[in-house]
Amino acid sequence: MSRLPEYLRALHALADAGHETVSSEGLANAAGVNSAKLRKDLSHLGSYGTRGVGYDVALLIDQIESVLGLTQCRAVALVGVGNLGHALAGYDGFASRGFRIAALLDADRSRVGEQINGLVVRHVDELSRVVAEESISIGVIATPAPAAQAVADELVAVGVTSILNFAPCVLSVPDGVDVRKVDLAIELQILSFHEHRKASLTALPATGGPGLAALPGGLAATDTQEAIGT
Amino acid sequence: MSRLPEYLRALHALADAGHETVSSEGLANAAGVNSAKLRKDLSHLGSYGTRGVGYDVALLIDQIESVLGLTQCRAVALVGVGNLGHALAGYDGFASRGFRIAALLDADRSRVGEQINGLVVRHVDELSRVVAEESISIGVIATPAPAAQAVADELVAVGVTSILNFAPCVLSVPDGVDVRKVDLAIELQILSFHEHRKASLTALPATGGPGLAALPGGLAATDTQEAIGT
DNA sequence: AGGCGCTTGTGAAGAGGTGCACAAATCGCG
DNA sequence: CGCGATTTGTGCACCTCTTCACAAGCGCCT
Ligand SMILES: NC(=O)c1ccc[n+]([C@@H]2O[C@H](COP(=O)([O-])OP(=O)(O)OC[C@H]3O[C@@H](n4cnc5c(N)ncnc54)[C@H](O)[C@@H]3O)[C@@H](O)[C@H]2O)c1
Ligand SMILES: NC(=O)c1ccc[n+]([C@@H]2O[C@H](COP(=O)([O-])OP(=O)(O)OC[C@H]3O[C@@H](n4cnc5c(N)ncnc54)[C@H](O)[C@@H]3O)[C@@H](O)[C@H]2O)c1
Repeated sequence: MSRLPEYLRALHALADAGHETVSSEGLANAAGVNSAKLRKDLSHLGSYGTRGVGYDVALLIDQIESVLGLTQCRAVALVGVGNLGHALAGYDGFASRGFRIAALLDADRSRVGEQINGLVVRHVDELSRVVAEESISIGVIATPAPAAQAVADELVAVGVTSILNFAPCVLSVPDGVDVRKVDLAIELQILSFHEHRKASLTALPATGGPGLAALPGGLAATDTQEAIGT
Repeated sequence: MSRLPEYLRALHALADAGHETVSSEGLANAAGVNSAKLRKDLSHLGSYGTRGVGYDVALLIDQIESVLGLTQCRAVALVGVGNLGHALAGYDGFASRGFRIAALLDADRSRVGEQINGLVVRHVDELSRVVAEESISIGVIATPAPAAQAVADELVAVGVTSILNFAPCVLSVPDGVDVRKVDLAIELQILSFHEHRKASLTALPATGGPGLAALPGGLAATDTQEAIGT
């Protein structure tokens, strides 16, 4: 489930706050989900709660980290050390979440050799060697969109089977390779859609615009993420 | 639907490539979705295709932009001009997607006054004035997690009803305010989960680990995003 | 030791998304 | 003008995910 990482983050926060155990209700609040959904999720990985008490925070953290394969740090290769790549490379919050940026790669030779956060930028030609040396298991693409597919192909060719893509384009990869995409413009556009919907609802309860604003079919807000009330 | 922005991006790419019309199959391929799903999505906003021909690219772009409320540029305020904030502020790809970063705000007075991409960083105390001056409709939070809730409260207080949150925490907001979260560590952890699953499947067809790797319930890959084959 | 309150785990119902398959519609061409 | 090729729009079945509601289990207090 894609909610496990969210639970994990909430559990770490609870552990830091000194909680030994947590009820499904408490953890659900901290993670922003329904408590029944959370219990069902946790039951899928083998039910480690105690009725009447709740879940042992430390034990549950171990459980989830084991399921997610975070028992040891995973090495990540970052391809494209530009605007966004610099921010990612300079971010120190990945280590506590189980990841280590182990390599920085770029095609621009004028960037090669630059040091960021103690890591030196290497040329993308060295990808194969770097992946082997550092046991890279995940590749992050932060290049412009036109280069993203080529970079993905190279990553796949050297054996990387998980890719996080920041370029606004769809990647074609063979079966067995997982790709996740982060497109900030899409997130903004979804918010814009909600803004637009809210504006036309408050301003025009009946169809009042030039005919296009009010949708006939309904088109309710059917996104993945949701906001919870106060 | 949250897929509309993806369609829009694919349509712009097709328009740049000179296509006048596109079939549902072609657009579905470019957007990485099923063609039936795409047709059903488009039919929800009023069916503007011609049978036997396909969809008019320019018309469909106008349609989707109208639905998303992108007919005019939306002004965005970015709060927290640190590591990540700099990358976002320096990114010029938002303008072509319908957004304009109209304000940079930070609590650190030593950052106030700094210029990025022609924009001056202002103190977060000026949030109220800036939001009114620039007709801000969306707020982006790129502060550390402990400050995110306070910033969100301030944004809501000055009338912002859509928030994009990069801090790894859940935000509580009143009803009517939309929040979307981007957590890169969560994306990496989902990839890690798939890596872990692939590894245990290839190495141990039957239960062979210390009992925790192989999940009893099944726990198939049930994420939002998916990879398509070549 | 027994009862009581609290919490988990889960069955079942409901809702919504997905994809197939096909009828309806349009264009181009003879 | 008529026909075939092509593509849209959609009814329908399937399936997953979500949520409610409640029995079973556990600890604590008396
Ligand atoms: N900067 C942001 O805030 C932001 C926001 C949303 C999306 N994005 C996307 O992220 C990607 C990167 O954005 P950016 O602002 O960092 O761009 P950028 O131009 O600053 O950096 C791109 C880097 O990739 C390198 N590169 C180009 N081709 C390469 C190749 N074939 N192999 C390896 N490296 C290569 C370039 O040398 C450059 O250093 C883009 O696709 C952009 O659309 C960025
Ligand atoms: N940098 C990354 O690549 C990256 C990756 C994933 C997540 N994040 C998250 O993004 C957020 C920002 O990361 P960063 O690396 O830019 O951190 P950063 O420390 O470099 O920048 C944070 C900025 O926010 C400002 N700030 C702090 N409190 C504020 C307040 N109350 N109001 C306004 N501004 C305030 C600080 O002055 C600073 O300039 C963090 O929550 C981080 O976890 C960053």
